[in-house]
Amino acid sequence: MDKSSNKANSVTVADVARKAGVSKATAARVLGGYGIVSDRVREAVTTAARLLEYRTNELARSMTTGRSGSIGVVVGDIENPFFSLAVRGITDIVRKAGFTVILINSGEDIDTERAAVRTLLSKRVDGLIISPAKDNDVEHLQEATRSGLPLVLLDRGSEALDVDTVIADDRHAAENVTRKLIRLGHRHIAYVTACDTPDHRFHTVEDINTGSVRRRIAGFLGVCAEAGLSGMERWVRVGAVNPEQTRRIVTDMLQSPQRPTAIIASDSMIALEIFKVHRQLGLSIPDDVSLVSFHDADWTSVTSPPITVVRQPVYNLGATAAKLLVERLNDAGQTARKVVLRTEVVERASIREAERP
Amino acid sequence: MDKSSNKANSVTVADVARKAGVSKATAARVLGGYGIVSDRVREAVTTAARLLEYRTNELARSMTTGRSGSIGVVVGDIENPFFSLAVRGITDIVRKAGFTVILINSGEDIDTERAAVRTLLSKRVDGLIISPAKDNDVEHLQEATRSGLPLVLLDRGSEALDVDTVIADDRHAAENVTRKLIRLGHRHIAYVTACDTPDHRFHTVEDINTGSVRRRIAGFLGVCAEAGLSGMERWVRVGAVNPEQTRRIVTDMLQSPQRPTAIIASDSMIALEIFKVHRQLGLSIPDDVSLVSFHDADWTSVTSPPITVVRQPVYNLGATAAKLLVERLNDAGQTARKVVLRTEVVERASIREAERP
DNA sequence: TTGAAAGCGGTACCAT
DNA sequence: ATGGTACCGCTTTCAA
Repeated sequence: MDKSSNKANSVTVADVARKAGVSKATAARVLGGYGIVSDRVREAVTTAARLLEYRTNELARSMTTGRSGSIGVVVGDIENPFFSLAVRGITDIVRKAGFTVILINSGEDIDTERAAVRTLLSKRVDGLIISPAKDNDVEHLQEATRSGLPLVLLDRGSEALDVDTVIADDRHAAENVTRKLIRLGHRHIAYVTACDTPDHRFHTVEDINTGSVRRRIAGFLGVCAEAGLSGMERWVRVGAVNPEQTRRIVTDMLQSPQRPTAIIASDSMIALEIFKVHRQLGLSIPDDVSLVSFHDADWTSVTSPPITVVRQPVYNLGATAAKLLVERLNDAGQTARKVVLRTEVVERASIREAERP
Repeated sequence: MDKSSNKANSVTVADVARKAGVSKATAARVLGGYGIVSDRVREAVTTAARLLEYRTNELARSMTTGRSGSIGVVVGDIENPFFSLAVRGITDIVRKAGFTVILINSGEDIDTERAAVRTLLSKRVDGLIISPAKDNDVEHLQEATRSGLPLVLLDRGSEALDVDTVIADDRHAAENVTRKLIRLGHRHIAYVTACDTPDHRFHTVEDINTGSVRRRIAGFLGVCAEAGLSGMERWVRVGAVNPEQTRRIVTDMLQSPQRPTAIIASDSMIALEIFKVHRQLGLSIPDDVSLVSFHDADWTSVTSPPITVVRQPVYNLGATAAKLLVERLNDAGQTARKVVLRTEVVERASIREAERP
């Protein structure tokens, strides 16, 4: 029961003060770097601290200052290169500002996300960066902001939440690639996303609760309608939550009598599986099916053919979110800022004209 | 609306106690889930807490219990798919055990790593999982363990540190692929790693301070010597720390009069750049140069040709490290365990026989 | 410039 | 079973 050998080791300001022959308050002043202290005392305390191997107990400090020096980050899945890159952006910026990051994966599960926020609130983080799983289910986030905690939404906004938000111009990007595909003669264009619906089928854009993806699908559907293509909803496939599901969905789709001539993948992990399924089925990209993917994952340029992608400023998405948060930490009271970062279509060789029937 | 919607939503046990009409100690018992309380009181306190939106201040709790409920994780670069997958393994396990993860990137820089450990110690993390940048420079780690903090080494061991360690059988893997290459007639085999040396050139295996990589190079060199190949040290290239450097190194190497007929890439990011450089230079894999890579990144199977790789149990590496840590948290005093996880060579199509001169 | 003492929000020991 | 209260380690008045 007594494995508190680490506790025994903890040297406190009182210890340092005693050794330096000053009061606790004075020692605390130099150790904490605040208040006014004479040089002589400062040196005495400093050396005493070094000798004793004193180390500030940030927990105790946080108790009194009310600031924990850490910010909470909740993402869908750190394993997804999109998020790992965004998190890199966050940690880089945030560390420069003197904060640490508590990272939690939500697995895109709303209950896990709620629990994560609760945990983070209990840990008294100074701020929150979240990529919300569902933008219509944000009461836990509202509760967080209501208690005065700075919150920045990453990659996915929410109309219900008037907070700092950093997203990419997903709709615009989707419109771009859809237009391109239609111009090439494609009429059967599928959109595959990890977002899921209760019955695993897509009905309307309102079914999609992930902001970024909803905007993309809206763009896709919008351009289709503009071009006189109707009922394109049936080409939207949801629930590609993992490689296995993705394979199943894509395989089914490609083997059905009505198969798409072009596919838009909502992220690079999906594009990868699409690629694999094609090879397995003996289908050629782009001869049989054209492929465009969101997220310019580093490997997309080395496949055969290299994949045409929507390049999102992923690192910057994270870095910007972090910047907004740090700014707000230094100066609350500004109005919520919504930053939309530009995307860019990188044309490679995975799309071509559809064969005219 | 009411006063509780203040900036700091700090409802304390005292507040709850007052509202429930019990003492602070009693309220604390039910709120903290310890001690014995009557059902009537429990309910009173619970509802009072709900009404007041009480939320435990984990900081305060940590102060008295001495446990923070969070563990520190220091990796080279979360952007590297190897680490992001390992971190996923860590977070999954650790969360189940009720801990959160504070993540810090070292950028493989020893000073940053030191600072990270210092920060983590100040935050009073309950344990540490670290992928040390240099295994001969571990005083900061020693200091951590000396103060009784459980530490688990991830992917890279250190003889100087008698602590729980989880690594892959890198040497064995390197021996395997080297043997395979030699059997195919290769005599000029290059090994490219991100690890760097002061003069950016490789002299002896002792120059390499990253345990996993040193073991691999030792295996590589050992098998070469066994096969009668000497002076293979000149084929080891260090300092491929980022895509740009990697391109430079690989381009130089491939354009030199003595160019390798086979290359072993120390991670998937390096393999990717090697792939790109070959295409740019008009060289064919495997006709001109054979390629083997460590880390079975998901995309390595879809390139043309698909890449032969050493599959490491990356997720498991992280998950196992986390398990060891959690076990030790529950029961210190065991002796240090060294776990070596099996790797496997996945044969694909990026290597072939060397042309006999 | 320095010191004494009152918190911060819990936990835990000791009474009752 | 419940209450009173002394801490935990640091910051922060308020006096001296």
